[in-house]
Amino acid sequence: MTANASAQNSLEHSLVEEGQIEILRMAAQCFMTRGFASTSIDDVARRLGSTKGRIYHFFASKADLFFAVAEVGMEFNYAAIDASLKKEAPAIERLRDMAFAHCMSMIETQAYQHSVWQGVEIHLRGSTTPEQRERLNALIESRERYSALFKTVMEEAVRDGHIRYRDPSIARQLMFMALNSPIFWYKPRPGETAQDRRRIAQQCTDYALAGLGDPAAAERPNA
Amino acid sequence: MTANASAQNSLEHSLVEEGQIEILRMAAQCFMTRGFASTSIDDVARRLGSTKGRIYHFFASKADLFFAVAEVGMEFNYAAIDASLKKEAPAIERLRDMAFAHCMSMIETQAYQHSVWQGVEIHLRGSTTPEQRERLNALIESRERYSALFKTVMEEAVRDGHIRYRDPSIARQLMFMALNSPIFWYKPRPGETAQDRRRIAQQCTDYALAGLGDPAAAERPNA
DNA sequence: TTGACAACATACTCGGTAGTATGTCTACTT
DNA sequence: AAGTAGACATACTACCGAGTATGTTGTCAA
Repeated sequence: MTANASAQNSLEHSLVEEGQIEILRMAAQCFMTRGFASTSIDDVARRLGSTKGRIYHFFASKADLFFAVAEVGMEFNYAAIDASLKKEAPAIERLRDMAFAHCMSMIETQAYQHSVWQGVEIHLRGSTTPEQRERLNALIESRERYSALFKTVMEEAVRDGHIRYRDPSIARQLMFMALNSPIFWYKPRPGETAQDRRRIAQQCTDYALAGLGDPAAAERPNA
Repeated sequence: MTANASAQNSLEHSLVEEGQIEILRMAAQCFMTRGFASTSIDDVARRLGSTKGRIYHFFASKADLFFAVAEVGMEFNYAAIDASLKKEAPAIERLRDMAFAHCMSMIETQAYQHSVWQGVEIHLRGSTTPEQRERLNALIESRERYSALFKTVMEEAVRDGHIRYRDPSIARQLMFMALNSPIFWYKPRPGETAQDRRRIAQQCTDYALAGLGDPAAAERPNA
């Protein structure tokens, strides 16, 4: 709730208007808890304490609503890693910071990220209508550009001799899998602090980097 | 196809009869490509080249079919790690073997494992009817007993000083995430050999173990 | 004050899908 | 040869949920 308040606020200054934000937020919750296919528009409306009318007033279709959620999710991610990406520092340090920031984004905007994940899955399966196709392709593209940001930094870190791995594409899959994993198992504890979340993200990041052969990350568990 | 032929055959000697195996196999494919909620019984029937009648003759409901698929998936996993589990060897070696075997199972019975994953997800969400509830709980229990097998070996390996990590439950989540990841991104290449699959599984295993602080795994990428 | 529009709610349609009821054919028993 | 049961196919029902059409209320501009 308060965790992503700042990220949420920055959205209010963006393209999306106030009334729609609550819809997106509740839709994200529904898509996370029941999945896209099993979530009915009435479910979202119920969680909003209103009716379909409100939702269809702003969003053309269920798919439209879903993509809006997922796209906002990707915006969160780009915003999260932005500072680390631009930082003047060795690639390995930038990578660590980006990985950590990404993981924090997974935790603090979990519901949105779940929709992003589902979108990617739907794409991998290939089953969609031609209309949604374009929108979906845009989402995948966004996701791939995002992934490419990591790819660049990873390659640089490899050249610096700080990390190493066999198949680069598999290595990236594994890294993202570790960093994304909180999407699935994270559940906010009552009385949890931002520091607690940072610890979780740090452990995920260390794990992810250790797998890439970063010796510093492998040492971390001692600290 | 030929990849899991042996595992498949062992199933034929088990509880499930021949006619049902083809149904399970096609259902698993459908559940993987379209997801449980979006898969209709007619979809499965179409892939079978038959009609609903055949499916409903053996399975009481769509949920029943789904759970059958998922349960068979778990059977594959137990069978896969069995030998490594019983092996007389240091914990770290057993762990490596189990992780590798598990990962291979993810690759070679991918469709089934996708259903297992979805089952776990549905459970986390909590939305089901009381009847399916029991069946679902049984699946989760099976999955947890399976996970506990790894937990034991991991703890032993920690005592031996071969691996280390902070939060054990998070560490296990991360490990399984890495090992399970082929479920989502693996796609059999034309002309792919068993050796190719073993390489993939090995990279995942090395990544997973390196994250747990296994120095040997971290060195692997050189080989 | 009135009209016009935004922001919803209400009430409906209609297609798809789970599940059922029943028919048909074959194989095997006796 | 007849009867029976398993292994399906066919035909139907009932419901749920996406999308739509239309009504209602508040607000603001002129």
